[in-house]
Amino acid sequence: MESDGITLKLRDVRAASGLSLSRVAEMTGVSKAMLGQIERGESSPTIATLWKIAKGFQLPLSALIGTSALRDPSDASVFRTVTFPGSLQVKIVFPFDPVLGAETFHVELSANQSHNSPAHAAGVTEEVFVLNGTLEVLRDGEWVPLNAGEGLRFSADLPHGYRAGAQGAAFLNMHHYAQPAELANQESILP
Amino acid sequence: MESDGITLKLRDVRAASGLSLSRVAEMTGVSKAMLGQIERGESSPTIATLWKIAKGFQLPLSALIGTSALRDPSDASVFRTVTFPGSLQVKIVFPFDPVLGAETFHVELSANQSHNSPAHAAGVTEEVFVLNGTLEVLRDGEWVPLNAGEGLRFSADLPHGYRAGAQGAAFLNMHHYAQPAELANQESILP
DNA sequence: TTACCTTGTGCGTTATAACGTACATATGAT
DNA sequence: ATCATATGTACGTTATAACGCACAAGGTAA
Repeated sequence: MESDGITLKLRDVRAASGLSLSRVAEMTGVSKAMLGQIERGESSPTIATLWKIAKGFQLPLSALIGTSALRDPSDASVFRTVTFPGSLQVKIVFPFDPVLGAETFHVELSANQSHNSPAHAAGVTEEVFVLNGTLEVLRDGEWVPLNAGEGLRFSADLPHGYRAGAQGAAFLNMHHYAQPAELANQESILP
Repeated sequence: MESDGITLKLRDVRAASGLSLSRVAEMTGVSKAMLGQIERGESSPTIATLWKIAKGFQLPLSALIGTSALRDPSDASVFRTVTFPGSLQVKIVFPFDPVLGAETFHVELSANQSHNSPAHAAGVTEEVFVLNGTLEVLRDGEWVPLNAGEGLRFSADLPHGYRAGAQGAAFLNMHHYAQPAELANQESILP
């Protein structure tokens, strides 16, 4: 009933598409009676039916939910520079651990500098966390902009790349390798 | 009943906060029985109750909905960090991923603030990377000092703790879990 | 040990989401 | 005008979300 703060955009979406309730009922598998009640706020749908609706429209769930707020600035931190000659400045933060299947690097790019990486082995996942500056990550063929304090996780089995903004960028780069199950229960190599 | 494939991250969020079902029930107004059923997928919540939960955690709704991110085309899985309150300031940088068995938090401690953590489950490894300030980490009964740009990796199945220096501290905190095989193959939610 | 508290889960009841069908109005065609 | 088809809403039933309470397992203290 009273869904207090939630604004559902179903009515807008449907109006934009110009489809009738009956038609939407067909393509979503949700009864038109329910669709009507949801539209006029008489019923609060479960996420399951909300998902059916989104799927029917081939929209992400967020397109139906009144997206409340995007999130905040995270202040950048000052990192003590570790100078390193080469095209990139790379420092190993956490060495590769076979039990975890993970390693972490600290990478610095100067202003407008870019770096491309070929596809890694399947099952490799990368995470990027921007420490300061602005960074763009090439993922799935498109450049995703990131600010300090923001992170991006993506599958690394496609070609990908990084390029810094006008004031350069520093970021952490985590690599996760798929863990063969038989490796999972060795004991840790940690101190 | 069948909540088909929707993955809700309530369990992860609650685990990250370290709160009990009863406690979450208090701060959200949702009965702990229902919270439990939602966590183990026995019930598909309405968006109204999902909203109550998100509001209780002071999180955006998207933080609870299974970021269908697994190859949803339009969804660039850029994780804006989401904060939730408590004794310390914690933001989710990379949400828990059952395939990786890893999650990353951004933690801030005010000046001289400390935080102790009980032993986690065996097989959990933590990594700490100091963004700014000075931090001491209690590991194996001794306090290890860390400066900005330094990292520490340790096994979390012993009691451990953090305390900031005079000017406070901010750090990334990665958790690596040993991978239970049954978590790895949840079905896709996509058509 | 005996209490005592807290954890999470199971059970029975109530509230309501979701369904199918029927209804009322609207538009268009004959 | 009547008929026909489509719109969205109202009704009655079923499935299930959500509740409060009670229970069993684990931990702590006296």
